[in-house]
Amino acid sequence: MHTSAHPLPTDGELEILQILWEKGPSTVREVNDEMNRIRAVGYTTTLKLLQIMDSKGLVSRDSSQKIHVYVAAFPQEQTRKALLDRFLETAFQGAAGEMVLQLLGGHQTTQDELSRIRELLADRDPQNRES
Amino acid sequence: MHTSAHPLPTDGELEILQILWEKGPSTVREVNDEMNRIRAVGYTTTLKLLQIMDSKGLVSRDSSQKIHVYVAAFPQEQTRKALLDRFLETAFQGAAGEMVLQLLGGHQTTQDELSRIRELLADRDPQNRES
DNA sequence: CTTAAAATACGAAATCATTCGTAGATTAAT
DNA sequence: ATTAATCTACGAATGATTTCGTATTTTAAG
Repeated sequence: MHTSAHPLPTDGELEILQILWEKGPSTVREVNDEMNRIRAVGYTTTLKLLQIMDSKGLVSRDSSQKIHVYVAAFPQEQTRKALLDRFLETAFQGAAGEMVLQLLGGHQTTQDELSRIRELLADRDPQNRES
Repeated sequence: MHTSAHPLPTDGELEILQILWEKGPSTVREVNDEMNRIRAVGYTTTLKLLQIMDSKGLVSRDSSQKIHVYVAAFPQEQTRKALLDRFLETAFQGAAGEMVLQLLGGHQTTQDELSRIRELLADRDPQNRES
């Protein structure tokens, strides 16, 4: 039952989405087993959350069979971007550059990511930049 | 009353911290007035939140006078970093580089921030440093 | 001194997110 | 065909956050 427009997932919902993104379409049992590799969660807890997520439109499910199969309704990147935008506003008041500095200053990045970052920066070089 | 070790601020608490960081030591009245420039909030709501924040150790207050004066207990950068670390884990599963790409891809950064970012990147990979 | 204004303290409602127990239905096994 | 296992549905308890009303205290005004 998809009522309103999809809201952002809560932390608990996001945990489940991570699993669905990684494993693809999954049953409650599969999601719950995966959850329990990280922490103890009751089966009906996972079920309830998936049902709520379905009602919010965060996942869709195939209920044509007895055992329902759930799928993330939105791709990981889109959801991450939406979460990031909100966080950027609330915690950094929109100062994206500050956030990047904080990240690069305190965290590792892969070689591949570094190259891609440099590409983006090159595109922003003051000389070729139209403001 | 400072009981446990300081937790991360909630969203509501963060809103107040932003004001304290910007305006410096402030009374409840001042904080509440500032809040109301953004949205309608009752005076006692702001008061209560500040009291809770004091009990959590997120702010300290001078209660030697009748009118208490509140101050953020931790600097903005430190709090931002802590919030960022948590968000990085929950939303990006620790992939800092992915997050940077997402940020640079979709948001403006100031010229000064861009330069500082380039510096960090150059330090990160000496081979790529421009002479 | 009495009253009004303004501040703090605190209880508690409202909302949301998370968790689980129980009930009922369906399938599989003996 | 009973029984056991497994699934979905759903009510409800719990805890955290946010909000505000009321009571009380303190200061300032008349």
